Amino acid sequence: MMSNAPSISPLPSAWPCACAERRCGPGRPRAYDPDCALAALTQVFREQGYEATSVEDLISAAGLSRSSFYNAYGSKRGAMLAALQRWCDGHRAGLRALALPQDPPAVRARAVMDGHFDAEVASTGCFIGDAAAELGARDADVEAIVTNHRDRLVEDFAALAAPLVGQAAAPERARAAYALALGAGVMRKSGASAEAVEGLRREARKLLGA
Amino acid sequence: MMSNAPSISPLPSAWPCACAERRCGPGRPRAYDPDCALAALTQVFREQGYEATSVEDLISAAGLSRSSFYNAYGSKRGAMLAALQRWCDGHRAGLRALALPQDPPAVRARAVMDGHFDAEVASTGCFIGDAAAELGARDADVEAIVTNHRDRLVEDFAALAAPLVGQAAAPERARAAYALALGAGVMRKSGASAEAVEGLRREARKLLGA
DNA sequence: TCAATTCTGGAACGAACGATCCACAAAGGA
DNA sequence: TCCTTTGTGGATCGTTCGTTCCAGAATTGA
Repeated sequence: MMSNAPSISPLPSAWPCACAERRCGPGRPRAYDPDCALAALTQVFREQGYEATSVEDLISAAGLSRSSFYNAYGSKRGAMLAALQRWCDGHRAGLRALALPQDPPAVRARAVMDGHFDAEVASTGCFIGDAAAELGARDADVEAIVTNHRDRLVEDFAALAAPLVGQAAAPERARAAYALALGAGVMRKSGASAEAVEGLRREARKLLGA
Repeated sequence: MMSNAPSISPLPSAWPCACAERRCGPGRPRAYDPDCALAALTQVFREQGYEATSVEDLISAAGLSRSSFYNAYGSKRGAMLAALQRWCDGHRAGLRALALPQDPPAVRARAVMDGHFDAEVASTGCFIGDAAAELGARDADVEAIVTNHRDRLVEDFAALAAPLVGQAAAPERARAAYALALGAGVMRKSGASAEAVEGLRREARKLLGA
């Protein structure tokens, strides 16, 4: 089962971290781990949404100074875009890892759909879905990230569903499963019961033929 | 086909409006139509979301003075709650009018599902869905309105689907159709094509057996 | 005509917002 | 050592936020 948090360094680690850090050129070294900081920013945006989050919230959660924050992201909006992009990449990488080549098609489709569903109905809600609802119509860059992420995921779903529901029906079924999971995330965030969500998961699986 | 706007006084009308206005007690009469004003507030909230909308936006769109606004709604949040409640009532009333008693079950289910879907994928997005995504987890009153609206709609859908998919399967199918339409609204708002949305509509109908 | 009541227009409030700026700290290269 | 470069801490900027307040306008009942 996919964890609620993005699969890339979900927890802040001690700094300096294990990974080899570039130690070239002159200049004072950063006092923070860029990826851990972005993970912290992501969490705040997920919990509060974009507009309701202040820069103060962000820098205190990530342990950054104002200067470091603006030096790294340029603006609050820049931080949001970076967080969104990072989350999309991590989410898709996590799903790819769930599709084991040796498994039969139905098992693979089910594993991936379940993983996606878990992320959508996580306690903090679906980052992409919430961002799309709040900013999708007003920010072209957000829309581009969201659209690209969705299109690629739907393609993956369709490829998994093709051997199960037929090549012709797969794209529409894949899109429907994606929409269903998206709606489930919104419902979960606004009070739907866990049992109701599990029923939605069953229907999403059925749409993919898994 | 259901219009994009709520079915109750979607357009601002001249004031004083045709309806008989209470003319009792002393005091200066209102200079605005309360329902037209609330309709204007609703539109602004739908277009911009809650946090991104300022009180200045609201009063200029509705033609209210600050005093009248705070006198009527108490706060920005109060206006949001009033707008949400009004929209829910109007939406359900509109859907009820689409279910003609003389039509066979499949036609009625299809008409209602189509009407609901139209509202969800309207150009301004789904008011309830966006509110749930933005505020559902942070505002108990918003969550109550959203949850109540959703539960009642799902009940209606289940009643329509029962003769088509069986009494046992109807509730889960109804919930899935609701979630699918909700996701379709988010997708539409963030760049999904009209053809993709029509595919989702077909799948939503199928879930209800219509 | 004159209180009593209700609503309006607009100024003003303190707080919070996103963003900028600058002096200083910490590193490498010469 | 000293210059260059990069990052940090914190004060501060002007703006916008949601909200309050009050003098005056508009109405009813006496």
